[in-house]
Amino acid sequence: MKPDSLSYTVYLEVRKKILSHQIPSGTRLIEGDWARKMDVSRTAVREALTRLLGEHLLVMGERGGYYVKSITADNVREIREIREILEVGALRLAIEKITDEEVAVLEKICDDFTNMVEGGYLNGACEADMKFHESILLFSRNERLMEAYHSSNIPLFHLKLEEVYSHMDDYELTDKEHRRILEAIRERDFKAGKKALKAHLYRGEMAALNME
Amino acid sequence: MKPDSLSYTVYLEVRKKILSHQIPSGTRLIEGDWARKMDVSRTAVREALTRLLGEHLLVMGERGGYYVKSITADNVREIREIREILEVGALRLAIEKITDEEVAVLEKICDDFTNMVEGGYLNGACEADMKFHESILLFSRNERLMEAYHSSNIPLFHLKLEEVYSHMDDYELTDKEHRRILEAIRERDFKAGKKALKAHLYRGEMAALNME
DNA sequence: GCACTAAATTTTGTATACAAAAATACGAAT
DNA sequence: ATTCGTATTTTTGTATACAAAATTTAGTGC
Repeated sequence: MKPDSLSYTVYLEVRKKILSHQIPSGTRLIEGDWARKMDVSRTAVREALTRLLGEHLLVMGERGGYYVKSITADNVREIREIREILEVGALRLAIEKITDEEVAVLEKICDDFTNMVEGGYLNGACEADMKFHESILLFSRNERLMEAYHSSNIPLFHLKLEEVYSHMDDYELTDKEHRRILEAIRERDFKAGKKALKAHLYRGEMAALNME
Repeated sequence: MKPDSLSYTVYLEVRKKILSHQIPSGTRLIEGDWARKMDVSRTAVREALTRLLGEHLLVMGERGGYYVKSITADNVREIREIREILEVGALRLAIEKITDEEVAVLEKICDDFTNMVEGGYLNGACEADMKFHESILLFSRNERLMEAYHSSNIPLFHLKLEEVYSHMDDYELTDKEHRRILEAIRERDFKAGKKALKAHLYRGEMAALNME
């Protein structure tokens, strides 16, 4: 599946739509429909869907058919658990390995978040939020850890939080918490960072659960 | 990809061969060759390979082509890092949630390991070794955590350890270490379990590195 | 109205065809 | 012998065809 292939185009498109909840979870994806919609052969669509199956974004129905994996209330717990495990793990590694330039990158992301919230760019702020967490993974310098993070549908869960940011309070809290984590990283203080990160994730789960 | 489909058959076959190192890492998989070998159409093979791509067992070459993901020396570090993160995380959850029956299952696996080593069934012992670790993941009751474990190619790395078990000492050490972890679980003592598990994994990495 | 069956339709699984791209083999020129 | 270019073969990406399976629709008797 080369980056310039039709299958890859379809793969990216469907993936994006799933991750951004433009396709509701539980939806059945009809190969033919997507082939028509994207004007490619069913073969190309099938290949894209099969890959997404491998990435656990889709599941097979009992009697065949691709369905968007649905998120149950139980999954919120699962995702918080694994998210904490992976992010705290990444934090430990990142604190060992991070350079001053990279700390500056994190700070920049925090600033971007602040500015976008002030400017009313809430989707942008949400992106900066995700980026903050993904950057910590990146700075842990462990390819597999990043893969695990992505293939755990964490980004999916994260985007759902858009809906959570109902009050301006939430944005301000997020901002404060990110900066607390950042400071711990700057000081190479794993214990403080772990504490701040866990509190941050815990609040996120609570916010997500309250709105179900 | 229904369980009775040809694609699924091919998927299972290729997957098994990769995980058991019957196909060396870095090998290019030619669609047509597998189609002939398994007597199915190239379409079915392609579908199987695409799924394995999604599962990160295969990667694409620069100019197309499916290759078995190779394990570099650097990966050994990466895998040990993520393995520790995931297994320690799973251990914490498992200790919270495990039932007495499940503790008994773990004990049975330890006994099986002992018996197979004594009987000279070294491959079987290796399987029991894997099973011990996977069971802890299972008892953590987090589907995504298990998925992350599997999609990090940890089982692949693990099987490579077959080669490591050169001396009978290694088996005895493994046995002792497993039982130490088991005891900690039985006592619901996370700190002791974590310590034993980390030591166990660390020794595993050392053994793996020595033989490169 | 409801349960059940049969027919019609949709959807999937698989094979095949073929052009484009990549890899390989071969030979000439230096 | 090495490098280059060209011809040949292999391999891939995509479309299409078609039978099998699943789903929907329609009709029937109750």
